[in-house]
Amino acid sequence: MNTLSYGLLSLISGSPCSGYDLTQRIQFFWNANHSQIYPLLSQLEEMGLVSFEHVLQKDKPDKKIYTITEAGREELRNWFAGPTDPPVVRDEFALKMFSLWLVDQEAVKRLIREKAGMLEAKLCRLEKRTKEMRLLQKPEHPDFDMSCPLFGPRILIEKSISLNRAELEWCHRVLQMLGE
Amino acid sequence: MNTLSYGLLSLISGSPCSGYDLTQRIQFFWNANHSQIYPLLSQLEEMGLVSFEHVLQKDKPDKKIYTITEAGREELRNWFAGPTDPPVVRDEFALKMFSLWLVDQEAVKRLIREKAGMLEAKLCRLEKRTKEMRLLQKPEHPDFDMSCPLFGPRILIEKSISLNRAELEWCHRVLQMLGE
DNA sequence: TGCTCCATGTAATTAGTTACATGATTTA
DNA sequence: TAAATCATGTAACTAATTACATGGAGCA
Repeated sequence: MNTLSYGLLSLISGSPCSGYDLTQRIQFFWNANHSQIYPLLSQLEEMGLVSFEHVLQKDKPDKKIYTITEAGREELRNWFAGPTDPPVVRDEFALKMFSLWLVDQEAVKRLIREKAGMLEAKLCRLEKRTKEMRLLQKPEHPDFDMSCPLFGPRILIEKSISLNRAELEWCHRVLQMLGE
Repeated sequence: MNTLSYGLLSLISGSPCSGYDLTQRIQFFWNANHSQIYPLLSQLEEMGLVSFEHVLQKDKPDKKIYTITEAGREELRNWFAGPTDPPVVRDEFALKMFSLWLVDQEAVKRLIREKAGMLEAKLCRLEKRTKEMRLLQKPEHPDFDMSCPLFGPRILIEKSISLNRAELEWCHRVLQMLGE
């Protein structure tokens, strides 16, 4: 079983969802296409780590809702305690930084401004998500209650916001160096 | 030609280097193994974007030093002006966050402390690199001179330092929530 | 009329990892 | 004496991307 399989299990553990839901939600932390996810879900089901229920919809295609089993929870606990691979990054923007000195200043500014724009857009989406989460938050669970399935997603979003802000500030610093 | 090929070209543009050097230097921004890099370098050479020189060494294996050609620089300028793919991330640590609520608090603390340790070690390496770069910096190039081949690498390291610090602060905040 | 969203699946291709292969020198 | 560093390459395998395939609803 590969890391993506554990990741899918992990997302399902928080709330039952369809393959389509997973493709949307996992992309922030693990780039994966639906063509990879659907076969893995079938495997997880064959292994008895998840079970699914056909949900018939009118006006929309039918879907399968996957739920974690007790065997799946046990598998997750083992994975959690095991070693964690360092994050894999492939960043074209970073690679472009090495040829800065070959291109004119305007092209560099365009690149950084475009990056800053992306980061701003992402920050907006993240702050929107934060607000949505506050509404979902039940009053019986305090902010620091780890046993709530929303605790993980919440601190992950906070992490993304911090990192995106730091990166945006860096963009502004660089643009200033280039006389903006 | 794929993104990694452009990345290799980009690194070579700053200073001529061997395949081995590239495997060491590119890993911070683009995960790649030597088994991927050596064949791509041969391709770049066949296409006339780089040229190489055999360097015989005593006490060490011989090596090939690759240098960018004018055609290579032209190729880089085109790549630079074109669209930039968003960074690809595959982060096992982030995936583990979704199953926090299933495991005991001690296991969570272990995971976050381990992450914090990794970040601290990386920050040390980055700050060491910053010092090394200051020594390489020639006095005729001011800090904000983009036409110096070291400008790109320098601002990239500054970016990494900012992001790693933000992530480390996040770890401390989470550990505090968990009563550290 | 064409596009996006919803929803699932498979096939073909490309990219990436792990393993195999060699070998001298230095460090723990 | 075992492991790490330097240095390059290929082969086998696994993972990931792109393309193929279907189809109704809602929007511009």
